[in-house]
Amino acid sequence: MSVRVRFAPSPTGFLHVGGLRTALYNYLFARHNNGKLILRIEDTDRTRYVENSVENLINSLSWAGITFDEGPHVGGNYGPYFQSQRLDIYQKYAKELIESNLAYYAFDTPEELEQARATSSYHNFKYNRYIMRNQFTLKEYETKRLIENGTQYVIRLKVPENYTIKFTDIIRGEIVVNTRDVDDQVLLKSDGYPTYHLANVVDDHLMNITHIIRGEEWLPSVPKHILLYNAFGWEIPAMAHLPLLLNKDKTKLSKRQGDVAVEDYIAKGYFADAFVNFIALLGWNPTADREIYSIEELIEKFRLEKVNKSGAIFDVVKLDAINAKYLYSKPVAELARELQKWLEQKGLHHYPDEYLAKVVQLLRERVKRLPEIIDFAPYMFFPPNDYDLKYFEKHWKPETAEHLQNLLRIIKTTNPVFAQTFHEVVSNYIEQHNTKLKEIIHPLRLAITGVSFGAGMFETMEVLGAEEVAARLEHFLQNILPKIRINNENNKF
RNA sequence: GGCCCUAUCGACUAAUGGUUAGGUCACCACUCUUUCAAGGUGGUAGUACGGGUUCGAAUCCCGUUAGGGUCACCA
Repeated sequence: MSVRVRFAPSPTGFLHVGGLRTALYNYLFARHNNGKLILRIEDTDRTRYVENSVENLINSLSWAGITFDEGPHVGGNYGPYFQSQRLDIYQKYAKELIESNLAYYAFDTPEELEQARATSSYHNFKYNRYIMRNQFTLKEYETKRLIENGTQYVIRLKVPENYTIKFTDIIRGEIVVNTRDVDDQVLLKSDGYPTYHLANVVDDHLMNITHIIRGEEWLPSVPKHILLYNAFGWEIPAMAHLPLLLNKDKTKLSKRQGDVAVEDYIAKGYFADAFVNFIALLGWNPTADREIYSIEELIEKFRLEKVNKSGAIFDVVKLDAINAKYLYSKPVAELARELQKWLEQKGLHHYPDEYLAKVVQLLRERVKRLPEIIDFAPYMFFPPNDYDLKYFEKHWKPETAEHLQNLLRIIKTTNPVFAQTFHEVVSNYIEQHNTKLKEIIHPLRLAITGVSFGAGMFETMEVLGAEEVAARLEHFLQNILPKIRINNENNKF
């Protein structure tokens, strides 16, 4: 039988990075086995539905390169792929369960349930079918009449009272649970919608899902699902419960401690392939001798049995390191085009591709993310507004202004083009004037970039061009320097 | 609290009974140097604890501890 797996998010917001990891492992497993990957939208809670979230989900997934063989956006033979469009199916199966005496009607109101919870020991509530209002405590004609009168009801699973359930998880091995710890789960809600448990089991069966790969938080409800499969007489798919993604303090990854939406990382300028690479390594490792893997390699090497059992901390530092490696190895032309988009987002326009390519080449090894270049070296895109005063104090000497003045004149007349020619100009100058490179290069950097850090100074000058370099030097000497001097007289300098 | 899951350097992980417990990120030092990085070289650092089983245990079993998940007409 060919492999069919699914990613089944609920449309309650944005794609969580944990969700992306689940989707990714499903994707890797499907592709590795030449199987199919299905997207199914579990929108059975009308109160939590968020507008546009399906679109968002699909956007984030496709950004990551995760493609589906079936789903609401691509079609398929097992649709509809929105659970909200399959209500009649779930209702039919719920009724079937009632008829075979494996489920029952219950008429308790939310208030009654709340009260029952309040009176039972706080954390230990379990639905007691012999006390509450349902088919066990009502006469048959009473049940009938309540339904005929249109009284709201739910359908609950009749869980056997003392029965041991065993199942095997591909990642965790055999797990044993006694049904005395399993609640009579609501299968069909009073609004006619199914709960996750019913819809999930029914759809996984109807859609021929062979392997269920999902987060560990579902592990405790597997016994309910086993009971359902058995009740229907269906074959149980293979199951793999993935370890959770964690915060730094080892709690379940949450909004409070950082970004959890995939789109946050898109907005920060992480590369899709780098992000996927990083996410894939949270809970699994193909060879352990390195950290950079192409998606093809991930697909080729993926083994569900090799997935770890314990949760993995989502560490942005590692993400940054991986992203930086991708940044360093991607074609410069491609990066230049992308940088253009980031600049435009900030209202900066009209930089030739060749110019941006040079900027990228010069600065990419100094940052972790592509758009970070703009913040790291704004002077590549417009003249500096501020000048680092500490840097000035450290390197400025009484004779410095004269040196820069002279160099400005030389640059204007010789018009150097390459880093090497800029270098020669300065070298010749320091030789003639009996000074040192150090004495010149830092003031030059300050006047041209305003800051104390950056790429090689001569390379930077090459990219900016002699004309721009001269203009900045001139501006600094004429307009900025006098102000700094006035300010410093009060201080001591 | 009940039930379930988990436990290797700070982090991600490798080693599925025999290794000086390996790699990557981070960190530290040195180097390179024109600042900041990157690179190169080296280094610190781990099998939670206690019992078993075994010639031999990170690995198998039991217990303890710690962490997590879950206990809705949410998914």
